Amino acid sequence: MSGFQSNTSIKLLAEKLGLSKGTVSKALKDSHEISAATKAKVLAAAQELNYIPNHFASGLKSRKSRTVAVIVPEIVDSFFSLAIKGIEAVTQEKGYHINVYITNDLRSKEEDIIKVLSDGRVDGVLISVCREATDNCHLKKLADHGIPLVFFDRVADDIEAGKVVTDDFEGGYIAARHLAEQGCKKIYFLSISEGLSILRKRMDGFIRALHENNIEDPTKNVYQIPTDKTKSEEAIKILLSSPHHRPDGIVASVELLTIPIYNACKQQRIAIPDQLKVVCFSNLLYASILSPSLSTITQPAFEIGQQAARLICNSIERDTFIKNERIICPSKLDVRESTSTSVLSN
Amino acid sequence: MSGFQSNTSIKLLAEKLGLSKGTVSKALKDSHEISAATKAKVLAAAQELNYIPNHFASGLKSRKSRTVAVIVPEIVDSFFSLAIKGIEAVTQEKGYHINVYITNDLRSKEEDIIKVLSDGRVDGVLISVCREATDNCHLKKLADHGIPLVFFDRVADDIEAGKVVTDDFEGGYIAARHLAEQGCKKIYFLSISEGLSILRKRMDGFIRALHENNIEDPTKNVYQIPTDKTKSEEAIKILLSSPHHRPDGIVASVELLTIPIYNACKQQRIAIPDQLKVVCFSNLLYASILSPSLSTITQPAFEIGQQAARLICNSIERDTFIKNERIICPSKLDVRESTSTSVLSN
DNA sequence: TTTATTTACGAAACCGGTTGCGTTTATGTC
DNA sequence: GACATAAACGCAACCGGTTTCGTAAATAAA
Repeated sequence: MSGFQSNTSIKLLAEKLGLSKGTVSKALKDSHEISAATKAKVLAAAQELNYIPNHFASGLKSRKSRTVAVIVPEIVDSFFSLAIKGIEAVTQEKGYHINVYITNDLRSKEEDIIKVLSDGRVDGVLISVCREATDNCHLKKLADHGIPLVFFDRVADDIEAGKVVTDDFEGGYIAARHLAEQGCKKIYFLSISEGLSILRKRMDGFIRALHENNIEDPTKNVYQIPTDKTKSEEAIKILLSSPHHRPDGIVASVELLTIPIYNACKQQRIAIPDQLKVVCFSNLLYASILSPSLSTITQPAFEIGQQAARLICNSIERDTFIKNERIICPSKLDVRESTSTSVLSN
Repeated sequence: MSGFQSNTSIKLLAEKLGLSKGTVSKALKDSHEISAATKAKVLAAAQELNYIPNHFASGLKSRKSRTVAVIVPEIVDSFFSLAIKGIEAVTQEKGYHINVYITNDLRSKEEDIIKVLSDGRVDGVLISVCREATDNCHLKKLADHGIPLVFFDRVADDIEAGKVVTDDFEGGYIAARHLAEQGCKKIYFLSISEGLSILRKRMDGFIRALHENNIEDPTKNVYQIPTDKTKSEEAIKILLSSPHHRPDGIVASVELLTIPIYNACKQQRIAIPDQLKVVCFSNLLYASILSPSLSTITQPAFEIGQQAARLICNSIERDTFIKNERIICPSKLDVRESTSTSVLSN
């Protein structure tokens, strides 16, 4: 198989047509210095022989790959898969390709991935950073190689780049206020990381809402939950079974916490929403058919992906770095059974 | 920004070291014709100047990109996102990259994508084909360009390539038999395409099980449901409200049908599992916290992705085509509330 | 008709790494 | 000391497009 190559090169076209490589190349690019007659001949031959310009050869000179890297902590997740779908929709339309990388929220993998992206393989990088907070110097190095960077959702605040996020403070605020309005008195915020800026912002919004509802020292109501499947359920059970701190409302800062919360309640025989109201930052399609259906702060994940893709493509095409452009796509509260004051039949 | 390039080339290294390009190149590849002393110097300089070999230049000669294309109909889907995660886990470990493309189940997009993959950008293609059944000649062309192909899950039977699937016949059979064992008499199979071979096989298994349970002409129990959100719900409602054909058991051939089925039942006030038992081909993480929790035929999606990735990487590295290797990863039935004879408290 | 200008194309360098071959110097053999 | 061999490196072609520059022919202007 190795010897078999049906790939027609410019050289081959030139020989068949009795022209030089340069002339054929220019004709294919519709250069003004080639006559219409020659162009027609070249086009016809290219069509017939199914000529496809070699990606490496064109990239070598142009230094463009028409490819962007997409780095995410996870892909089996409504938010991230929707965001990637949004990114892909835009890039496909613009004739770009995407390289997808999954970090599994491991900083070491993120670094490894970034490291190999400086070989010219990608023209830009879209990233949602992993949980562990650090200096982010691996990301700064991208700039040294002239590779534009756009964060989506999980941004690194200390780096100058494009950022596409949702109004996280507002989301946290609205979620907590909603619970308060539904009569909750002991509202807790479940986080999975102190380092992730979007979670801090959601938490800040949460705290603000609690302040406004005259709850003293709301920071005590913030809990860090491990992300490990069994550990997270364990941690939530402990919270739910605490004698006099037992919450009657929970704001879950990430979708991942939904299953452990539901499982913990099931096992502890805590009725949602009667004994505990739950609202979750989530894009879950299935939120509406959970039992009870889940109230969510729904992020515009697809749009975030689209905006991030547009931003990076523009940066690449204009060949200009992004100073600190920030696009904010508002989230919205979808009220469902899990936060209702009486169980709805609907 | 354009002028700024910190990228160190072999030429630069050669100049700094007073060596020729060739010598530096050979030293970096640990060639036997270079002395240990020189190799050490070159390595040190490369390290210091952060030399990264240019992707285009190396690809131009080697004709290898260490990249595979992954083409899926959808990504906001438990099966496909898990499969991609499996693929990525393997490729990342082996030092490969993946280009992800989403067809939205549109044949035209699939063709467009395949077309541009012949430029050397990818060394191989992993694909789960779209619903519309056709001649698949666009896929055959890949072979002409020497690009190996591996199908996962949704295969094209008429093409000789690697195939990684689950035991679809068995899955359909087990699902239907399970419903029969739970006392269902009018069991229906909901499909979304007649062209997709995996759905035909699931259907065949379904029919076999019904035959064994002495149901006459089981093909009448197969329904094609549109995939459009509102239309699918409409179609299911019609099925559920038919006077004397009203089903008491449903095998849903794809995850996508879960929400419309649950919604239709909710609206028609049909109780699952008391009046209707439902089992779905699905990898949904949230199956266990649906109301009622959903019995599923669970595919080993992550493993399917891994196997497919291994197959294509081997094919690339051995530089040999895949005749018709077929890997079958067995699915399993996860029994939950939606097919139980009495609602469980658990 | 002569000169200036445009048109249309060829020749060759270039992008950056790879590789076969030639050449020099050192080492080994008789 | 003459010659064969090997070790270590330089040179240049090559991969397949792109692009600059040069030039011959055709056309226009003088």
